[in-house]
Amino acid sequence: MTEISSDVIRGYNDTMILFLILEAPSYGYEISKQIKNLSENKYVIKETTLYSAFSRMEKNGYVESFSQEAENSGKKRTYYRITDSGKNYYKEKCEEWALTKEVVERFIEGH
Amino acid sequence: MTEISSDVIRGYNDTMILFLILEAPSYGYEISKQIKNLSENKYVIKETTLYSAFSRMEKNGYVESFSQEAENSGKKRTYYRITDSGKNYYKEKCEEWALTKEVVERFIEGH
DNA sequence: TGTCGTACTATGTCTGTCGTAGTAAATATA
DNA sequence: TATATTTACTACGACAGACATAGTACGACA
Repeated sequence: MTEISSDVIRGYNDTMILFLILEAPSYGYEISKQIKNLSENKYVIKETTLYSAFSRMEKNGYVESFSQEAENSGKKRTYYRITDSGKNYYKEKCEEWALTKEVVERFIEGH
Repeated sequence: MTEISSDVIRGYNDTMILFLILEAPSYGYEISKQIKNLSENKYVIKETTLYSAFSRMEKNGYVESFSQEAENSGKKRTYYRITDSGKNYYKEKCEEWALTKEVVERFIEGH
């Protein structure tokens, strides 16, 4: 079965991550599991890719991080919250996706 | 208006190029114009990106090059012809596109 | 006690794209 | 006829994002 290579999805890693924190903040490990589940195992983001995306997006002002202890244990996690700027960026990426889809499909057999 | 960034389309440059030589060989300058036209100016491939894609794909056996003079003038052009391996690669990319589309849309608002 | 799952950080490499620049012949324009 | 533009590339170095690899550390479980 065909697998999704990182080169074809690389433009959407940020978008996927932002989508998952639109409603509530989350953290790396959780996000990575959700991407795997939502994609039905078709795409698994690499840890280093994920964490470097977070720090890049924080630098760009799309997310903010804060440290918080897990509910049950006293273990600390780094949570990320989407900013207004991040929400705008996400929306732009959604529009760009629509455009990209339209363009790419003209070069795909059977369209 | 949103523009298509190279990061989101980067996984499909090879696919677009191969699509344009499926029926008959072509050359760099022509391909670049066709991509621009077929995409209705939404995507313009950079010259360096295009030519390096050609040489990479030749190295990988997806295309073969040959030199030929232009019909009217005596000017030489480097034409590229798709190989059987290139056709397979193109087909795989089409399947991968279907999968990618399905996955990405789960992370896009309004889907 | 040791393994597994959780939750990361650090570092260096690789690949594809891009910016810049240059070459050179053919064609269009003045 | 001189000049500008279009055509058709090549060379080179920089950069960003993804990746492999490795390591840390804590908790749960057997």
